[in-house]
Amino acid sequence: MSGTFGKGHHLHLIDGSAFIFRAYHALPPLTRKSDGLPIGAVAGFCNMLQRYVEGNTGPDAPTHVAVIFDKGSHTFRNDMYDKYKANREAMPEDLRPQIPLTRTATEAFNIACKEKQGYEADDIIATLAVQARAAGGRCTIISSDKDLMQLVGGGVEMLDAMKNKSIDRDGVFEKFGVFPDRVVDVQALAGDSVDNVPGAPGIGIKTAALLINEYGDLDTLLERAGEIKQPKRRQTLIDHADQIRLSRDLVQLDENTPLDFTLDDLEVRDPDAEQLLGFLAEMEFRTLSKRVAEVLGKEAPTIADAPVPADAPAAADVPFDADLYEHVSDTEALQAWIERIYEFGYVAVDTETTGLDDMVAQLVGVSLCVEPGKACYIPLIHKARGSDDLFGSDDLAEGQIPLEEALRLLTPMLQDPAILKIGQNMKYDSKIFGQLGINVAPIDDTMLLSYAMHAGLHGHGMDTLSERYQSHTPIPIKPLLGSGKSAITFDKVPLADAVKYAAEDADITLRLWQLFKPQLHRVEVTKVYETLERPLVPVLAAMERSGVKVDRDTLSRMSNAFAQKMAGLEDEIYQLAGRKFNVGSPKQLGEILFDEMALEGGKKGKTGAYATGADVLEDLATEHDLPARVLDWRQLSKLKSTYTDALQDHINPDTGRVHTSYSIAGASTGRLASTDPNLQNIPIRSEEGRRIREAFVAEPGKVLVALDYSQIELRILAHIANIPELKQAFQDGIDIHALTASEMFGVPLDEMTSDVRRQAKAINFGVIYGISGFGLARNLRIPRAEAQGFIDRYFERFPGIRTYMNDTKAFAKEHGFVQTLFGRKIHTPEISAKGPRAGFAQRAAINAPIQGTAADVIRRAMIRMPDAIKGMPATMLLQVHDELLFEVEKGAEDALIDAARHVMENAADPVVKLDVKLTVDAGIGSNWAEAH
DNA sequence: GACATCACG
DNA sequence: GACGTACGTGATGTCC
Repeated sequence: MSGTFGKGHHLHLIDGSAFIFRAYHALPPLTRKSDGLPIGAVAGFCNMLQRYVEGNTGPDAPTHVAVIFDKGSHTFRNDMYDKYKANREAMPEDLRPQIPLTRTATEAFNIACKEKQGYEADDIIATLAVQARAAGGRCTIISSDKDLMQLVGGGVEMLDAMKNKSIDRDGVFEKFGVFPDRVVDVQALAGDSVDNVPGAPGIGIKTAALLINEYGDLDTLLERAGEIKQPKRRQTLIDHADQIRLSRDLVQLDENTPLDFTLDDLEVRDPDAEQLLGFLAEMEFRTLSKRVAEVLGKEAPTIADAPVPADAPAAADVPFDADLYEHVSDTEALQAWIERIYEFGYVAVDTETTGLDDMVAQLVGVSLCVEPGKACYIPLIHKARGSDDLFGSDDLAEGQIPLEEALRLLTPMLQDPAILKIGQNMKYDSKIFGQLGINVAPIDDTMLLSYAMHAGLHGHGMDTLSERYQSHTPIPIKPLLGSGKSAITFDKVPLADAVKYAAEDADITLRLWQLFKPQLHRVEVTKVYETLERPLVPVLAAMERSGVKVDRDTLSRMSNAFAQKMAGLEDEIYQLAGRKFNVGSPKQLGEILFDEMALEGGKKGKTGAYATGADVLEDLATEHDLPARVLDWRQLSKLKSTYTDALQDHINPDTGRVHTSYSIAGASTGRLASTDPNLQNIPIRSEEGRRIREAFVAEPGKVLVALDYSQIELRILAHIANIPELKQAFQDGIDIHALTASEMFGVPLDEMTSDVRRQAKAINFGVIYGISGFGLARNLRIPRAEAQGFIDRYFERFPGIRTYMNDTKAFAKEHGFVQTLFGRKIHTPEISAKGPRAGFAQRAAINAPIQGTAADVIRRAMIRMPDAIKGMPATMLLQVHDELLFEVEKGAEDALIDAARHVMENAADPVVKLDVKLTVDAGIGSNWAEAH
């Protein structure tokens, strides 16, 4: 049938996004065999289209059809209400590159494929449905989206393709309690949590329908709201009238979307066999190709097992060949690369810079890779090697695109939400780009993929991963840069060498991604990666960039004071020893103490030297003055060298602040680690050390706020091991160590002595660490038998703890890993080892779920924090395992504490329901010592 | 670069 | 019965 659309015509409108999401969730994360491209959603999408086409026979078959897609995340509704769809979860990364392919698939089926920037698919569907109805034809909307139900009636109906159930006016009434013309009114009142449409608080669909049916329509209802009998309902409608009207505007579909095509353009067309089969072959869909070929009466295309051309071996076997890497030296070549990136939807990116400190390093060049073996390097500011090299030539080497020009071309791609940027340790690269005002997003990180899957098995640096998973040793950087005084920066590396080294990194990264990404699902750590690793990258990058202000004068004064005291102590020590020696040398000290002075208790370690650790010296201190002086000296030496001196060198000259770097994949348990400098071990336990925190200050007009979880690991233990007494104590806010002591020793809480409490505290911590009689004895300095007696009594009183320990060990032995409550896996490869290593592994296995769950909790809090404090004059600066430090303008500290505490205390929700509440203590001060 | 020591949670 | 032992980190200084 042809001619102008009208009576007798039947239009089908397919909700493309619904198809895609159904396909994505219905199928496992399939990848294309030849190159690992994620392809599951496209496969499902094509299957659904094929089943749809096959089902379209008989008198009711459509004469016109189109698949309608959403385009762009920002629509006119966002202008009306900035929170519209604000709580939508981000699109999964392996789905993103598949979106353009679903368009291609639709076209391959020769079905019209329509979308419009700034409009939702629903609006286009509404517009077309209304046009079809006006022309006297029929329209079937293939979707189950309730937002589309307002369109039903007068020849328009909906079809749920999965359930093969059509929905007419009566069906809509069943769902909403009103007919289609009043659906919008009901939705306006009921709201929609999925799309974040506010509606009227406390009113659901049932109540909404009741009200609308009683008053006729929404406007009448709102006008006459005062007549409603139920006081609460009446007040809600009066108070929220504006919000309800806004909600109606949000759910009302735009039936006048400007379109550059007509219904007649949507006429059903037969598929072009060659085009369709070609596409399916390209996607490597074997079964579907066969079926489609059969239906079309054609020969199925052959899809080889190694479908790449004969001159290029299968992806997994592409050898590394640094000679094949491309040196991109002009804009045409760069443009070509960017076009290729857009074809693929993803790219492996690596930056080369002048140094390891991303706060000061300058971008030197960028490497890219989209297919194994095919990578390029774009040098940007490499220096020429001239005769005046000695004096440091500033001339740029030949064969480079001007920096600004290259960035102008690269930036849109780097920021394009449709292009996935893959890196190894992307925090570094995104900070480098961030310096230049480029926000790299979205990202994937091979280091974090490995961490999510392999924590505890091995490190996650690129060299380790490449050797382990590609049997390839990356080109080492050392020979290029040299070492020591003669070391050069990467911009001085000759271009030919630079291309090989830099491009290879991108090549390796891409291959690792293609290997790891599909495994993520199989190992069941997608959630861990997507919710605990990937989103943390920008949060940490921001914290690192913020840094914390450290007052140099304070540190410097303390350094001098420490130096004086140390000199005094050294004199005393030499006197007591009878001669001069290097106090900082444990070896020399041991000889003095145990050989020359012949003190008791000298024990040699495995290297043959006497042990002179603090515990040894403390024991000796009762017999002699020298060990006590050495202990004092050591404390000062530590404070001076590690803190008051070293910290000054870490003050960034541009910002006047100290910028640590967090390793996300360092600790196997999920904890972060802080380096260069380590700001997670700033002294606090000793009074003298604690004063170092006075040098960590807020800017004038601001204060520091510290929030820390109270006893988070013991709370998690109480939950995981299911100890009713401990859970109750936490719920009641009782001192947990006193409670433990009371339970164990039968001392009533109000008669508790500090010594008994101290012992119980040591036991509580011991449990978290995988307690042993020996360890507890040493910690409490009591006989081993007595310590063992404590432990026995503890297990007797809290038998759940022993069960937890035994179950955890058994789980680790069976599976080779243990898990946190959030699903993070920590591998325990040595759990079945022989000898002392087994003991280590067992205790680590017992500790990991507890420490790791606590780490997961604060990660979740950190990830949610930027949104929670948005608009406040506050910055999150540091994380110290169970503490977050903020800098906030004076006057806003209470608001910040409220918001941040709420996020922290509820960070486990909604994934894990803890039996024990989490509580957070807060402190405010002009410096970190005061704030804590 | 290994080892001992000690700062933190 | 002996062996070894609290869990997780990073930075520093000595010594080879």
